Amino acid sequence: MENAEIARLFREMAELLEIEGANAFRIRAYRNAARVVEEHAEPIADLVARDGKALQELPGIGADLAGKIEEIVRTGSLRALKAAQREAPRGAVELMRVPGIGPAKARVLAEQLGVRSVAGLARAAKAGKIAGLPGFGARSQQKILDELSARTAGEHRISRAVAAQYGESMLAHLRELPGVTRADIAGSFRRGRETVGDLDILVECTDGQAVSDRFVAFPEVREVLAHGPTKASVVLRSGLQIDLRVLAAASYGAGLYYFTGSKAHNIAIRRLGQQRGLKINEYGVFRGKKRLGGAGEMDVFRAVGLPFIPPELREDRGEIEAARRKQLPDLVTLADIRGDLQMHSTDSDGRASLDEMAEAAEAMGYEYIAITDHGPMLRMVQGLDDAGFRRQRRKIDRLNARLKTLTVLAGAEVDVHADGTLDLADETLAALDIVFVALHAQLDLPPERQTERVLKALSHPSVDVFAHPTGRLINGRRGARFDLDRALRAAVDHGVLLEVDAQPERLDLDDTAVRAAIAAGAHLVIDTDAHAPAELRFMRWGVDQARRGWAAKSAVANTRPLSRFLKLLHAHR
DNA sequence: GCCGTTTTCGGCCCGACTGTTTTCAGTCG
Repeated sequence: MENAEIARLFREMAELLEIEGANAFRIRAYRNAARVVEEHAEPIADLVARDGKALQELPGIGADLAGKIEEIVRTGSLRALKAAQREAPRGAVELMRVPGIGPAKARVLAEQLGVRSVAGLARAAKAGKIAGLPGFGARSQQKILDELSARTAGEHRISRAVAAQYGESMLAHLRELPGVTRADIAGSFRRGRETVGDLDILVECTDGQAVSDRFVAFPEVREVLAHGPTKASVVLRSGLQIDLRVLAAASYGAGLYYFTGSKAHNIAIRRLGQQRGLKINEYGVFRGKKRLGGAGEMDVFRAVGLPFIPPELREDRGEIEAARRKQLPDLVTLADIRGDLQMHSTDSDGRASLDEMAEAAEAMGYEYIAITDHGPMLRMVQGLDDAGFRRQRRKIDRLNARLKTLTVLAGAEVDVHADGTLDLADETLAALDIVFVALHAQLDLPPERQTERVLKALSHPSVDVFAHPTGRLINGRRGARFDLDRALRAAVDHGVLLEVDAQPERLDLDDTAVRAAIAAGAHLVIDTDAHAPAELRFMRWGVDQARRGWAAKSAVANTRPLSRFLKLLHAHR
């Protein structure tokens, strides 16, 4: 039983309760539980098996929800959910997935028109049956038609790297307007999330209408969803939604804080404020009518007696308690990174030569890099064989003699066979400066076999780094399933470092796994897996992901100077 | 449904825009 499946059942329960018109806080309890379960690094099912009381230690899980989790783990389903499904008008939950349709409207559509699906909704709207319903009119019918026709198959959250391009372009567009003194991307993007559903942009300006007008006039805009004097919302041709808020200087910090979220974090902070008799909203911190602050984000933290919490940690995953105890990690930054340890050259599937990659890395100011071309197993990319790595080593030696400030390490990204053995001879591996192992094929082995495969690979004496451990591709494939806890313990025992691969579609390990790795005592490396010089710039995405996993500079091996990095790397050899 | 150095009951974060309404419910973030 996957954590994600438990979360899915709780989310559906929340939706059904909304349609039913249940207590809003009860609904929130289910959504909160879904989030807590989903973000828990180890399988909740293991927790159930180990100790009946452990579930209730999780925040927001009381006796009732703990019982429901046990039921789901034991039986694979939830009776209360089945009952709620019988009660609710059929199809209403599906209708709620359409923007602009919430529980109340979904219920009316399902009950009064018998609409059972999004397809049925489209038919009803085309037939003009919706306009006369209570709460609906001609405009809302047209809006549904527009929404459905604009729908693209397989909608998903878009990658952080792509969102950055649109967002930064919109910021530049808004900053050209006179009177705009500040503009930032807030929301999940600012929290460093690997994908974003939409972008939230904040602008400081005294003339909100002018900002809003310019915002909706952005050339890429396909549709204007809202267009008010302080708030507007558009959809770009790419399908990306961008929301705008305009704030005065005195409120900018409170607004930036508020719209950075996460929602769960904000609620927890506002509750702290409430306990102190304060009201915290996007305009500032207030005691009664009196404004105590709001120009800077620190005004909010000061009001509730906490130090600054970096945006990447604002997920209500224990950061408030850690802040109270002054135990927040000193998060790694892009500037801390001294070397990039995974990249490819034309010797395997890279698009630039070894020399070109090295020169690009030197120009970026790195102290060291590693060239980690593929071994022979990945035939489609024509990897190097044992003799090929010996030849490459001689090329790297000549290159190092020529380079002024950069040291190039000779490495390899070696495939792990299904039985856990490696794809290069032991003598070849022993002669390299740094050895990455990775899973590229047979990612769908049963978890027990996959775990054995991983444990055997990590125990090989020459292995230094476990590259993109799960092999998942965001919006692509789910990645290998294995016992992460055992793999982390093995990595610590054998001194193997865990990679955060900075390719925007990988970002593997993910944030929760990073946090689990650090808790287990493992060290990380953040690297780009670059296949061309331009991809060396991906490092920022890997650093963001590591920060979301609470990675301090000290937890990331490639923040160390070369000599200390090598000492750590080879301590186990 | 959760939670408690104010509480085991009574709270639970807060506000803008839209469209359908004649003062506000629904939706969204």
